[in-house]
Amino acid sequence: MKKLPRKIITRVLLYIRTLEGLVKEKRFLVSSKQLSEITGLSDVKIRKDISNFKKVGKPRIGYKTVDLKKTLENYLLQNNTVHLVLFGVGNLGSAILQYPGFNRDKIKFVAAFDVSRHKIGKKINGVGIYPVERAPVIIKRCHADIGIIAVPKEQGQEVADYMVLSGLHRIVNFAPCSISVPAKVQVRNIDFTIEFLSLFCDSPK
Amino acid sequence: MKKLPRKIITRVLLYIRTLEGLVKEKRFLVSSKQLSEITGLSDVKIRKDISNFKKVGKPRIGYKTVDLKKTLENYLLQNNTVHLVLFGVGNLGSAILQYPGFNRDKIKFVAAFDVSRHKIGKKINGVGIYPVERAPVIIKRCHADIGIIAVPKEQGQEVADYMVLSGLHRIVNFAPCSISVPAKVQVRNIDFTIEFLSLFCDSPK
DNA sequence: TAGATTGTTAATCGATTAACAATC
DNA sequence: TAGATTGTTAATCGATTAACAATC
Repeated sequence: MKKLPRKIITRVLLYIRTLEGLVKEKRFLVSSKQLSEITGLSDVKIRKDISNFKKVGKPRIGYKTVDLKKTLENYLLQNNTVHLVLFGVGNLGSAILQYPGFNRDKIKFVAAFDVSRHKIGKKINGVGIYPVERAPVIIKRCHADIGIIAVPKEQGQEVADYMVLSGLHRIVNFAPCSISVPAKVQVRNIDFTIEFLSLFCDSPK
Repeated sequence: MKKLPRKIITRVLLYIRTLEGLVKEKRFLVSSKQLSEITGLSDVKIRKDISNFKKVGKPRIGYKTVDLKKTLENYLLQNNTVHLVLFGVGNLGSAILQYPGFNRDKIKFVAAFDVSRHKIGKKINGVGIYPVERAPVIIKRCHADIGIIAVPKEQGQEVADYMVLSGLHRIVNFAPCSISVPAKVQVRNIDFTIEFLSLFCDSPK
């Protein structure tokens, strides 16, 4: 099956999250129309996205929530567990370690790194905090997939370089700075300020 | 001037953030090529985005950092200050209140709301924490522009309803749940789990 | 002047939506 | 059967990129 663009992947993950909720409510069936009402996306788009996978819906009936969830998860996540490491255990870093996302069994923080003597050796939400120097070894040993930057922006580039050196090639950057990395490394930037301002500018009074 | 799509607005905010850094370093000039190297976006795209505003570059020379920053800010933010309110002062909420973004003078948290007796009355980063019941009055009095949801997902919809009722029509939702709001209300959802997983799925091993 | 860089128009590419046949 | 809903093809829309003239 062909590789899907990130945009579609992101929506499919939203469907999975939604289905998880519906399954928990013991809903057995759902139509693309109903998914559309919940998610705010158009029903055609939802059907189109889903049709990238095997035929799983029944005309007139809709989709079985459990089956659809399983189909989407199988394709996207297979049997993988995603291993995360965090750099920077400040306010935001701590919050990320405690974020109550869905699919908890598919995602696992394997370590957090910081420079502060007071934090090293402690645990947050079961995740150990280690000195930054131990990152390369721990990242390799635990097969970490994604590194998260939650350090002050002044250290953003330095930490990014260190992450790449340690073997990571996927980075989520919460520091409000641009980081430059080799082409093979994928970066997703999340700047809260830009999120707030763009929402404001997009719909002015 | 025509209204710009959100995608372009978001990039322009990134240019502003970048220019802020360059100005701080006392860089007077910058070319679209150089901005491209910093931001990772193509230089043509950058020039096209900038050309939505008045002509401000000089062929062969590039852009004056100070002038370009001012031009972009004037168009996007004018003289506005964006007033934010936060719902939910847990780990993530606290971190958001302390997020060190750019353009500090253009963004201001006017209040935070929580239900916990222990938190109400305190301040975080200078922002007072109030009981949720006071939200409608405070939101009106302070002309809050954007409401941020940082409560547990079980309360997401309830809080969203209350925000709309209180007069907010722009919401940034950090809770991992879908919220349904009237059409006039703009919502931006940020689900960390989806961000992590989409990066993983987009570039599998 | 020559050459680098901006700004813009035209071409391409990808994503969304419209239309509709298939089907339960 | 009739009607609702899926899955798909074709049409539209918007965003990116290519090409290039303008200009300092």
